[in-house]
Amino acid sequence: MEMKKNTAKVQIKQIADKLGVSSGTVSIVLNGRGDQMRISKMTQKRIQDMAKEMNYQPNIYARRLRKSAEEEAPYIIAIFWREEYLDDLLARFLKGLYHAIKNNDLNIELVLQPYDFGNLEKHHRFINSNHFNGAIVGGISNEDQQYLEQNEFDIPIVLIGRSTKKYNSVLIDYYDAGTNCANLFSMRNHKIVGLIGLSTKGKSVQLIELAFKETCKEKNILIDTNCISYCEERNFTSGYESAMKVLTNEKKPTAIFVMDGRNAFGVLKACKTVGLTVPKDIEILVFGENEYFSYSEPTITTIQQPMEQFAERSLNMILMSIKNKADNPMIQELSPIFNFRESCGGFIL
Amino acid sequence: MEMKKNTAKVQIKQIADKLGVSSGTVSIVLNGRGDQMRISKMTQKRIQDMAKEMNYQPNIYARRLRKSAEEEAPYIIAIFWREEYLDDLLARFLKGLYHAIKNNDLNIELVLQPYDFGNLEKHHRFINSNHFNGAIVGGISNEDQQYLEQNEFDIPIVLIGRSTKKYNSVLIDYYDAGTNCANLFSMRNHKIVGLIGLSTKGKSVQLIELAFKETCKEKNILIDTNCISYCEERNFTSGYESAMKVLTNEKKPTAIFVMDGRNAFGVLKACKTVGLTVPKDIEILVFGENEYFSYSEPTITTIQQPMEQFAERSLNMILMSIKNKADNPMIQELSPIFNFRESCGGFIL
DNA sequence: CTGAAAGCGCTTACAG
DNA sequence: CTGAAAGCGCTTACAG
Repeated sequence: MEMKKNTAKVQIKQIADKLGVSSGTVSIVLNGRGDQMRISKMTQKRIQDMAKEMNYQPNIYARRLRKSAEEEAPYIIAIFWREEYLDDLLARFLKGLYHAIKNNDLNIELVLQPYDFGNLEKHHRFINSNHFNGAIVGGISNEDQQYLEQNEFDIPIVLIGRSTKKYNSVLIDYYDAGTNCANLFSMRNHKIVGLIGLSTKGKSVQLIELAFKETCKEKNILIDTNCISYCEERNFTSGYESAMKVLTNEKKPTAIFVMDGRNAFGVLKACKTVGLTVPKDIEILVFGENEYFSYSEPTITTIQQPMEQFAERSLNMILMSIKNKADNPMIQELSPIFNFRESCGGFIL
Repeated sequence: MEMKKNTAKVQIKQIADKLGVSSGTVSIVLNGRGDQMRISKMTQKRIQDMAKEMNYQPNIYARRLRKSAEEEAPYIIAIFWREEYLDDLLARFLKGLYHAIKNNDLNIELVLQPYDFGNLEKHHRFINSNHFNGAIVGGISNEDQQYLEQNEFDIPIVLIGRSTKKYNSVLIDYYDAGTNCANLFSMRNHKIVGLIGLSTKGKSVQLIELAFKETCKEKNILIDTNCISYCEERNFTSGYESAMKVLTNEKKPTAIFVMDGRNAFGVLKACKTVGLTVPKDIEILVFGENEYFSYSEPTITTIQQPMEQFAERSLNMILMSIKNKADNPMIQELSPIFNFRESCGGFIL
């Protein structure tokens, strides 16, 4: 049997050939216009059966192309999103996108493309104008970033939470955020503090961490090496275990900076376990937001990225970039939001 | 100026015509193969400039179609998802889909289509084989369901959490779930119970509520009308307010069934406000799951839908349905999961 | 250095 | 009742 160049998929033409009818007839029948076009019942049946037998699947692209004279083609935007962040972070982002699309009555199709941290390049063949009009990329690792830097893409790309020379980005000033966290601890007179970090982290988390440490040093706040612990995973258990290490250190911290919201409740639990009351004995500050932080006991002080705004701005940026083919990458720096709650008081003025 | 039939969008042909070159040349230059094909720098520049000026956007469908001989077209699956459920419920569902796609090495493109509760029909022109190979629909209202029942669609549709005669569905037995919740309260010897419901609810929530009420009656458990309150919104505040109404009733309930997880912490807070300790004075059972329910104080007993399984099964169903064009709708009934935690003990055997 | 033609898979007037 | 042809927008051999 000879291999024809077309793929394994069955086309209308093949059905038509097998049945000795024209492809127009097949198309009409398969679209339910057989009666209307007065195709004989007999022919209709044969076509239906053959289509089923050959497992015919219409090519959506061909159909959409056919329609593109009547129906304006939407912009197709891919959202490449790190698998671990398929949580309320993504949900808030999607909500932001949906509202922006709806409020501005945009003709956009959102294609969701989760990827594994550090493996963005596995999607290489999709990140181009043969597949999408633009791409939003969230949660990249340093390797992913390197991959992006070292390649050329012919569609606008907006990075969420990463700054690069080459691409558009929407972010907060992570270094500044880290500095502010340390400043907060300084103004609240903490002398020994702890840090619960993440073992797999992107550039932005690294920046916060760096800034936090440097500023602590400047302000004469001690972060003992044993007061630093990195979570393997973004969950309660990992947060708990990391915090236990920090809390059982000789030099007891009076405040802890938790770098991922998903670890926060574990840290709180650890405090309780070793008999420390938050915030009386120890203050907790968390990077990352969750609706439950407003209702826990104690409620949790956070510094958060404005995801809904991120969504709106990144969509805007993609569209502007598509339209102008602007060459210089745009950068939108938004302000992080401090939510002062019970677990850590605010700045002392 | 005459209106041509093609849309406002600019095509390669128009650029070519304006410049007096062929569309092939334009295509080559725009795809960065100008040097390779030894198109004069001059021509390249003119083409680039004109494309920018005319704001040219390639038609993705045409490109994908062009490639479809080399590259197998993916199945395009739309996920119609109720806007209010763009939260961790969707996140868990997407995670499930991603893992199923990855583990089975499927060639599928996921298009996310949020919709407003009760307004699914606004997307009517997209729910067909001109746009997608199949659709997953989550969170429909009764009106949405009616809309679906009363129309014909030529692509397989899987409903999440709804059973109908006409469509595939993946769900749990909601009536049974409601019955079990009431049974649990009965076995734990509650005589007066409360219900915190939802004001905008789909069929499944209605079924749970109905079953819960009926079974309570059967088991001689009183649900005073004043012990029933419906939340306008799925959040803390709404849960708190509804619970306050129920808790200040004359006939004090000793257990409350909360029908949406997003209201749960508000209910807990209300208990605290009126001086009731959970579970000593009052037990709380929640429909809906969240990771924080395992860590709150008290931890919260829930009955949950297995979203990850929902995702996997629905994807499977769509694919089977696409392939077999199976006529009879398939129904996958999965078991809900009871998570017994502190807020309400388990069945007494 | 560039143009004309074929073809991706489909649907829809049009002709008979 | 059905077929042949045109065309959706694009890219790529092929020819010159």
